[in-house]
Amino acid sequence: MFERGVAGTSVEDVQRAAKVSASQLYHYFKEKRELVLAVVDHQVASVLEAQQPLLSRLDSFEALQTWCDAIVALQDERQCRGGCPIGSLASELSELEPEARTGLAAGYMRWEQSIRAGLRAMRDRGALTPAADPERLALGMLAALQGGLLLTQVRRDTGPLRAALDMAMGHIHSFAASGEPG
Amino acid sequence: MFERGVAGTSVEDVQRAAKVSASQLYHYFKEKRELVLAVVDHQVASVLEAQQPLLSRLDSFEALQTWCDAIVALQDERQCRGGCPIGSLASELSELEPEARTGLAAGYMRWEQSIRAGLRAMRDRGALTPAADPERLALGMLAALQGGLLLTQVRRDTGPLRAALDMAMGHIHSFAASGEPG
DNA sequence: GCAAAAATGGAGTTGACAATCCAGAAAATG
DNA sequence: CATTTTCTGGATTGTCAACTCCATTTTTGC
Repeated sequence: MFERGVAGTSVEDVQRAAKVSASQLYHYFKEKRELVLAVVDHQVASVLEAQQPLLSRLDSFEALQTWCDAIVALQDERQCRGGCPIGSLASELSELEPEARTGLAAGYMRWEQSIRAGLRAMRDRGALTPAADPERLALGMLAALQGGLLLTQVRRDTGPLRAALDMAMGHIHSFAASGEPG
Repeated sequence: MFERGVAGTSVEDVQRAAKVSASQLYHYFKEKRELVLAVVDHQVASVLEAQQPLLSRLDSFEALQTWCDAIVALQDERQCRGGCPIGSLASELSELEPEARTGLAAGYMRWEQSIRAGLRAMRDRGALTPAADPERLALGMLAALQGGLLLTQVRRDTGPLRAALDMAMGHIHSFAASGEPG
């Protein structure tokens, strides 16, 4: 569903890939819609888990930069094919499946809060000015990431992603406390 | 197709909406794929045209801010339903229809160049530091816009869009020449 | 005006896909 | 061990959507 879209993936395709019969699938999932909701949950969990090691420690400029670099490197490996698994689902399902939309919103919320936690730690530690708003900074970073991934997917070039992430990093840097680096 | 997605819109739906018969549609478009490509071109042209008045004069901080505010106001009117018409198509079609992808990439390119032209004018005029890179700034702004629209669509709240656009504005501001305001 | 070409309406064909059904196998329960 | 419940395979059904066909109308070129 990530590769061909939700609408472009038939239940039969899923059967083949999972090597199960129709009755089995429909035993565990009432209808395709339910299967899709499970895919949403799975992708959210999967993306957050994969990023967990870096995401849970975004409490320094260095860690943030390492995280950004890892994302760019990943898209490079993939030759810029496919954007963000969550973003793709979000775009396809938001207006079509209310339940999927809320699930994806919750996923983004968790993602944002991971980033926010790191930024708050930096602010509390004094690395960031008290004026820095962790929520808005995290939202900006996440938006830059999502938009950068989309443009990068369309252009088949990591340039936009790098520009967007650098911008977000620069923005956070602009709240760096003068005395304390890192 | 903007409301229900490309896959969720049948040729019959288009027939009804356009009040034409099947043979007529298939006379002008060989297959649904061709119709979709026409929709891509149309949406790109439509979005750029709608923004033309503001977009063609993005050569001051004030103009940029007015443009951003207009975008937020528009999403507000729409109650955050539906993201960017170009972005939605991009996400759905990029991996599925190579020709659509290139068309969308070209559309983004034109969009970015409009922004870039304004920024370059600002730099040439001395409002921005010579160090400001109009291309990267424009890319960052566009990514923030796209990501902000996506998050806003999923959350049904303009907060993320505002955070993203404010971030991009702040980033451009950080290249403001010290003497010259605006 | 008239023939050729383009455009149109609408029924019809085909294929794909979501969802069902039932018969049989395995597991759980007592 | 018997019986009830859960699970599984595979064929089937019904619907819907992409696309085709052909008869008829309108437009074009001379």
